[in-house]
Amino acid sequence: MKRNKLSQNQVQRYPLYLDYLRSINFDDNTYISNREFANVLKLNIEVVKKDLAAISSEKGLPRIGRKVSVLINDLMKIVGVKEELNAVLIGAGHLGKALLNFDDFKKNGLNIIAAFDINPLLYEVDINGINVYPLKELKDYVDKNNISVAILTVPNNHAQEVVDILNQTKIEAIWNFATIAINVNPNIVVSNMSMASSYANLYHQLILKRKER
Amino acid sequence: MKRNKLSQNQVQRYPLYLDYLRSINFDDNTYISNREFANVLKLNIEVVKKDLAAISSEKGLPRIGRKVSVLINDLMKIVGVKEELNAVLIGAGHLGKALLNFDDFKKNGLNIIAAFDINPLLYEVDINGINVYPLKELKDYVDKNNISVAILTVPNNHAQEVVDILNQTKIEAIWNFATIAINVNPNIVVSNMSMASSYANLYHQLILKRKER
DNA sequence: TAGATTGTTAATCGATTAACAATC
DNA sequence: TAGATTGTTAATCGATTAACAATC
Repeated sequence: MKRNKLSQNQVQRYPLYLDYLRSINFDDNTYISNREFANVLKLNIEVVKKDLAAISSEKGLPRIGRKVSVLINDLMKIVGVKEELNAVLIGAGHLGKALLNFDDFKKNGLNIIAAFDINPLLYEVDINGINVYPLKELKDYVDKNNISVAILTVPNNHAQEVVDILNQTKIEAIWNFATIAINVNPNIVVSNMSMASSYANLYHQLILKRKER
Repeated sequence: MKRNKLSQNQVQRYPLYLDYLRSINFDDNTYISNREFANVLKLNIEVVKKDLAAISSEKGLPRIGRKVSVLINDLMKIVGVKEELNAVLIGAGHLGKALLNFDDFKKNGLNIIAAFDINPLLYEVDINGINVYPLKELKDYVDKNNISVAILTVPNNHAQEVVDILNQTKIEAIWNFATIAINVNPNIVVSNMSMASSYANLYHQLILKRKER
């Protein structure tokens, strides 16, 4: 496996390859070519070549392609399925609840073991087997339970105060669903998942398309 | 307002500027400089300059900056707040339900007026005031109700069959929450919102950070 | 006027695309 | 062997960063 560093775009494409492979039937002698990926995922074949060469443990075979079973394994490593991380979710509102019910995370190696909120009504019942605790217990919980990831699903105007707490913990990464820039310790990794940004992108493309006519 | 075309990254940053301006107090004589944005949003100042110059209806004033009230208006145009679009949501599972309850969309100009699902149990009750209809009514509904956007929150393995229906309608854009490449008519715009890709990105950064030590 | 900030032009960097050699 | 596909190197394109002129 070559170890040039991967671009963000690249990293975000790997789940697409993996999801496609998981959707097809294959056995130990099934191979797949770059071209097939390019066709089905609507990617430039050069992109596919570079993407897969960068993370494959075995070279592709000329005229044949790559062994599906090996490739799946390589992709799972990159995407994080192979290594389970413990996570907490902060903000058990509608979006937070949806994520707590989203069992796909476990399949991807992300193990949500607790949630936090300021609303006491939520402390009574668990959500999909996950308990909700008071926000003030967050710091202790993270440090004592080997938590790597915090999923941030609080309203924009409360995001920073939660981050201030997380900055005092040993958390490694924050998955930020708020549409706001947060001030995070440099040793903590942030990945943003902003609906507002995604919608802005959709809207902008739509307007361009309308102007084509 | 200059009309060079905007890059995707650029477009996705505009909601950040807007959200920041909405979070501060200002009156008609409040101005903001590129540098302030750069500091608070943790962006390179050159990026801010280009971003704002590209969409501003008035030039910024040397030594002073841009008028906040004008800038907000310009940003709202770009981000789509100024123009309401009708949307339907397909797939009223956990994620779909969360989005139906996510009132922020309306604030951003996206007006979800109906949902669709194959589960008959959902047809009885509305979700946050939005009715759920059988999937087979989707095509008719879209064409008759001036729907511009379809929000796709079905499982990966059902995404394409829904898209096949949408391809036969006058829909303008699909907001795809599935982690899978979909086959869409060329006149339909697609914006992907993949948790799997975002998580892959987070995981990858986290691993890099661990290796630094 | 001096100085801070904008706007614009140029330089750098990185990613994407194209071309071609290597290989089974 | 011929041909398809991989892997690698080179060329292009675009975005980011830097430098500087314009302006209030």
